[in-house]
This record gives sequence, C-alpha cells and structure tokens, in this order.
Amino acid sequence: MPTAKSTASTADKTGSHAGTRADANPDAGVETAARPKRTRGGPKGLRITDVAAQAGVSPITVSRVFNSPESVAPETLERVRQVVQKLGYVPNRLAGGLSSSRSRLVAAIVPTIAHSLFSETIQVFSETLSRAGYEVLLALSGYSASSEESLLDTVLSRRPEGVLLTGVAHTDSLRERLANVGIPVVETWDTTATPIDMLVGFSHYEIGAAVAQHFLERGARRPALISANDARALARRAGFRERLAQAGIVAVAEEIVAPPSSVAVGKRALPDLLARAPGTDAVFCGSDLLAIGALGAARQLALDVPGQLKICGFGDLEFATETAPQLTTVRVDGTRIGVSAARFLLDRLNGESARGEHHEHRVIDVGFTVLAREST
Amino acid sequence: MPTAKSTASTADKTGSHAGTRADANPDAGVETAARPKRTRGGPKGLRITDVAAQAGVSPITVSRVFNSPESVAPETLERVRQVVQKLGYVPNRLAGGLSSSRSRLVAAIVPTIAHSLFSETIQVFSETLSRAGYEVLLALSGYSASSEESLLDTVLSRRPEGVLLTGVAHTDSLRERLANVGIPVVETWDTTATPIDMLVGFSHYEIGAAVAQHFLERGARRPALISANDARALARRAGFRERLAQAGIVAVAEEIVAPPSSVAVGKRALPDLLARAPGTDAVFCGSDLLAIGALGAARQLALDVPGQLKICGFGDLEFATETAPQLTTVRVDGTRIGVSAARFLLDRLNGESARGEHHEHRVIDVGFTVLAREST
DNA sequence: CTGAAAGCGCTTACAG
DNA sequence: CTGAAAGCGCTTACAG
Repeated sequence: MPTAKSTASTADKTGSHAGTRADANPDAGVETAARPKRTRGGPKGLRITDVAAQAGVSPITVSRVFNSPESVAPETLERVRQVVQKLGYVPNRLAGGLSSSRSRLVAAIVPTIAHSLFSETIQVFSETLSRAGYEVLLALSGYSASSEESLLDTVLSRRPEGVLLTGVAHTDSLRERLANVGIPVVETWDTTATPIDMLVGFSHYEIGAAVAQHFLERGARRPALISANDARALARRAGFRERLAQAGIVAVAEEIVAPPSSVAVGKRALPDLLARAPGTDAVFCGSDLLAIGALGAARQLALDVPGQLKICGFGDLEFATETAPQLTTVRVDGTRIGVSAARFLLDRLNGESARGEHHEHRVIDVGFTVLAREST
Repeated sequence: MPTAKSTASTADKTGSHAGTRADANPDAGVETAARPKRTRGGPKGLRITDVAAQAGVSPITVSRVFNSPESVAPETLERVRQVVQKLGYVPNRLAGGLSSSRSRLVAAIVPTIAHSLFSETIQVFSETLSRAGYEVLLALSGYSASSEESLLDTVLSRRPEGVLLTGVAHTDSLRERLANVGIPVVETWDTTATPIDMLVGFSHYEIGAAVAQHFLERGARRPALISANDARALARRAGFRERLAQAGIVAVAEEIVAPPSSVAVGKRALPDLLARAPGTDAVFCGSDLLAIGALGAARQLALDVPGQLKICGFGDLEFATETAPQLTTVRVDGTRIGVSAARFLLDRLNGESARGEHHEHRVIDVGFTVLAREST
C-alpha cells in the first residue's frame, strides 16, 4: 500500500494590483491632432504610426522593417529598430493578418495531448513551425468526429494557413470544407488511400495484423483485445482479427474501454476479460498504459507474463521497456510524424508562388516496430 | 535484448490535387457593383456582407447573430443562420478581433509538452478555456528564460487576452512588458512571494526538503541528486540540501544532466554519480523518467532498491507506481493546476466590467505528495 | 529605398 | 430589434 505523506496546503491570498497599463502614446507629438474623435475603449497599445512618427519615417517603412528588412536602408533600419526597442512596440498581427491574408498561424487538431504520444508529435511540429515563423493554434477534439468538425470552424475563424489533423476518419462535410478553403492539410497517425491532401502516418490495420502474427508465432491460441473503439483502434482490431482468422481463430474476446485510457482502466479490464474468456493466453491492449494496468492485474492474479499470458501494448512509452520487460509493445515514431507533417506544410506554404491548381499529393508511411524482449 | 520486427516502409506518392477553392462569391448579387477596384490577391472567402445580402439584413445584424444572438429577433436569427449554414460562412476573427479588441485567444508558454506533466496541465487548461469560447495559442520555450522572453513578443503580437506562464523565474523585462499590456497572467508550477499577477503552483523548495526528510527517516546517510539545473530544479536542490544540512549532512553528490530528461539519461547518470560518490545510499532524481533510468542502472549494478539505494523521482508518471514499486515519487496535481489557472483567467476576463485598477492577486498552492510504497 | 491612398472584414457607438 | 458611418492597425500595389 502506498503511504502518503503530504504537505499539501491551499491558500488564497489577496493583494492589490495597480493597473500598470502604460500610456498608450508617449510622445505622440504631431499625431495628436490626428487622433480619431471616436475612442473605442480605453487607451490602446502602441501602433505602427507611433513608431513611424518617432523614427521620422512612414508606417510603411516600419512595416518593412518587420516584414522585409532587406528592402530598407541600413540606417533607416537601425533607427526604426531602436525606436521599436525603446517603445517596446509589438506589431498587431490581427491587423497584419487581416491586411495581408497571412495569419502565420497553423492549426493542429488532436484528440488529446495528455498522457499520449500525440504530445511528442505536437511538440516537434510546433518547434519546426515556430522556427519558420509560424505559431500553432492547438485544438483538442477528444475522440469524436463531430467534435472535430465543430472545432474546425472555430479554428478556421483564425484563418490558419495550414492544418494538421489526427487520423483519416473525418466527416464528409469536414473534408469538403477543408477543400473549399484551399489551405494545405496534413493528416497524421493513420493512413488511407484517399487522403484529403497530404499524409504522414502508418497503418493501424497492419499493426493489428503484426501483433496477431507475433502472438501466433509464440504459440498463443486464444488472443484477446482490450481497447477503445475509435477509428484507429477499430482498424487495429480488424487487422488483428483477420490475421487470427487466417490461422483459424475466429472467437476473439474483446473488452471495449472508454477513453481516456489509463493504468487503472487496464487493471480493471483484464479481470473482466478473463472472466468472460478464461482461456485467454494473449492480450493486445490499445495503449501502453492499458498494457501496464493489465500487467499489474496479471501479477495480482499470479499469472506468469509472458509465459501464461502475453501482453502487448501500443505507443512505446519509453519507460515500458525498462520497467516492464515482460511486455511487448508497438513502437511508432511520433517525432518523425511531427517533423514531417511540419515540413510538408512548410514546403507548400513556401512554394505558394506557383499559386497552382496542381499540388503534390504527398504521403509518407513512417511504419512501426513490434518490440519484444525475448530474453531478460 | 529487444528483438525488433519491423514492417516499416516509406513511400512518397504523388498525385494530382485539383484546386478546389470554392467561388468566393456565390450569389454576390447586388454587391457586385460595389466590389472594390483593388483586388488584393485572388478570390477571398465569404464575407459578412455576403451573408447579409443573402439574408436581406445588414452586416451588423449578422455580426449580432454570432456575438449577441439574444438581441436579434427570432425570425431574423433563424433566417441568418440558415444562410450561414448554406453558404458555410465562418467569421474572420482576425477582423473581429481587430475591431473589437477581443482576440478570444489565451497564450500558454510552457517549456515542453513532450513526456511531461505540463501536457496534462495544458490539456485541461485548453479544455476549460475552449468551453468558455477561448482558444489556446501554444508556445514552447524550452528551458531558457531568454527564449521565453522572445516568445512572449511573438505571442503578444496576437493580442491574447490572458497568458499562462510556467514557473516564476522570468526576466525583469518580461515582467515589465506583461505589466504594461495589462492582461491577466497566471504563473504556474512554482510559487513565489512576488507573483506577476496570479499564481497556481507549489513549492519546489518544500519538495526538496520533504524528499530529504523522507530519505533521512529511512536511514539514508549519503543522499545525492540527479537533475537538470533550471530554476525549479535548483529550488528543489536548495530545499534538499538545506534539510540535509540540518541533519549534519553537507557533502551531497550531484549529477547535473541536460534536458530533456529521459530514461536513457537517468541510466547513464547513476553510474557516473556512483563513481564519484561510491557511498551514495539515496538519489533524488529530477523526474520520474530519470528515476526509472536510475532504477534500471541500479538493477544492472545488482544494487537492491530501496534496500541499498533509495531512489525518488518527481512528477508522478502514473505507471511508475505500478511498474516500479521500488521507487518513491513526488506527486503533483497537474490537472488541478490547469483547471485553476484557466478559472483564474476566466474570472478576470469576465469581471472586466469593473475595468478596475484593483484586481485580486490570487494565489493557490496546490501542494504535493511524497508517494512511497513501504511494502510490496 | 521610401511613401500616400485605399482596403482587409469585422464591430462599436450612436440613433431610431 | 435594426442599421449607416467610422474606425480597428496593419499591408498591398502603385508610384517615384
């Protein structure tokens, strides 16, 4: 039993907080007379005209300092930059984006970033894009397609220049909408013969088949499944069952669990599964967390893993190999997915000079690896 | 040794992709003559005027349908909504934000979301905010303060209405800048007597002290440290060392590792540490990943954990308790941090009617728990 | 290399 | 409950 020693404390302190909003127009100088009659809400921040006035140039020149510094005379550049620095001016990209139709925003729609490999994908995706001057708008869809679609509208209202999607199971209206806006789209973490645009992923069906094969080769005769029932889980299930069917195994016990998957859920699922299918000698779990939970349950049931019961997870939680060598897992390169997805988008965004009707329909299958320690 | 069985494959397919951008102005009708002479870039998307024309109302009314539907006559509302639906109109929030000074954006600046508890915080933070109509702009700072500061400018250019920051160690100029823009700020994952604005966190110093105490109570005489040297790690280190010093232990071996921390890094660090400090009988690791790596190394060295060597991690990787019961860890409620941070921001954003100079300086200490299985 | 004018697509603040 | 006018803070497309 865990012994908890807690120093938890909760305190709400209240103090004063002086409004420190800086004067919006230090040295507005000559611009003063030109101030609009209509003040829409209190003092706004600095505007490009404030910088321009101070630097003795036009607003256009200040704009160029940010967007095409090479087209500005070195002296002017320096002078403007100093004013920017001194005033602490930060351009308003809402205005800039509206004016230029370049939001410099890329949206990423993923089911979740908690406890999941998607977080790794988003991490590198974001790093790669930010190096290229883009920012990432993160949208978490949970695991429902309808939620994904309503999120898309929210996201499109920011006019992103590209979109990363998770999976390939999208509603028709989402696909249509995306086609209409005409921005580059990358689907990730799955594969299909009919991507919306570009794709970086792998086959869940093949994974299911490979895990079934793995179990079969090790003598399993009654493999079972513990997983959620989202599109990708169902694809793995299909591959798993079909490979087993080829080997003459058609009765495959299944325990469907609701997301989010966790160790606790896996721990509860295994006994339930075994109660219904006592002869089970192998279990393919929908995630490493579930697999670890199942392993814990197996331990309590005094089952030898992998001797009596083989357990395979999915997702490669790095630690799994270290702390639970009895488990088999399926490794997927989430980092490569994120980097490749970002590059695909950037290539399209940069090559836009061709403004073309014809784009490359790029697809990468990053594959996967079934990882098992044969001997410990 | 792991046996890899790979079906990895990489393929780049190229196909045609017809430009499917929809006609920007289906039924522009009466508006046609009023089209601006200057076409800035090809066909733009639908505008609010397109919807207005189709619905036979003014643009303002369409705007109200989205922003204050209760102020629109039911019939009008319905009619406009049908046109919106039919046309697939999505309002442009760049324009809306510019015009209203309400970006409906909240920025989150975190070091990383890969393999970390921050991802859990960001997950619930994002969920909570999106329910309230805000979206999250994610900015990954790595672990450097200078990078955090330059990121802030990038982020501020989107005019977010609130900001979540990780930690409390920020440069003065960042603090000043944030004070100047006057938006609500929540610092998280640490604590301080002088927050910029609001704070939801816990004391890393206290954690260090509590872990030292834990080790001491279990008879450790030569505790050591494996961790990074960011601000929070240093605070834990300080608490750890000072509590040990009180017990007369002043020589504390330390192995500083560069982020990102991982199992592999921990596995390498322990032997190095033991080479320099052979008598070590307890190690406080900066993360659970490091602790698991150290545990693996200890196993290879045939050291009994926790008998000969106690190992404590940090961060509560949920699985750790299940797969590595020999480890002690420090549990922190990342979910509560995310939810509370979001609520703090929302409370401020909603109570803005008071447009006040005086704000509550809210602080929550969510505490932590040292978790150890005493018997297995 | 630099600038005056017009416009990006919305919403605010009045009116009625 | 609805609308005409003005403006949000930038950038584009010309000129020079």
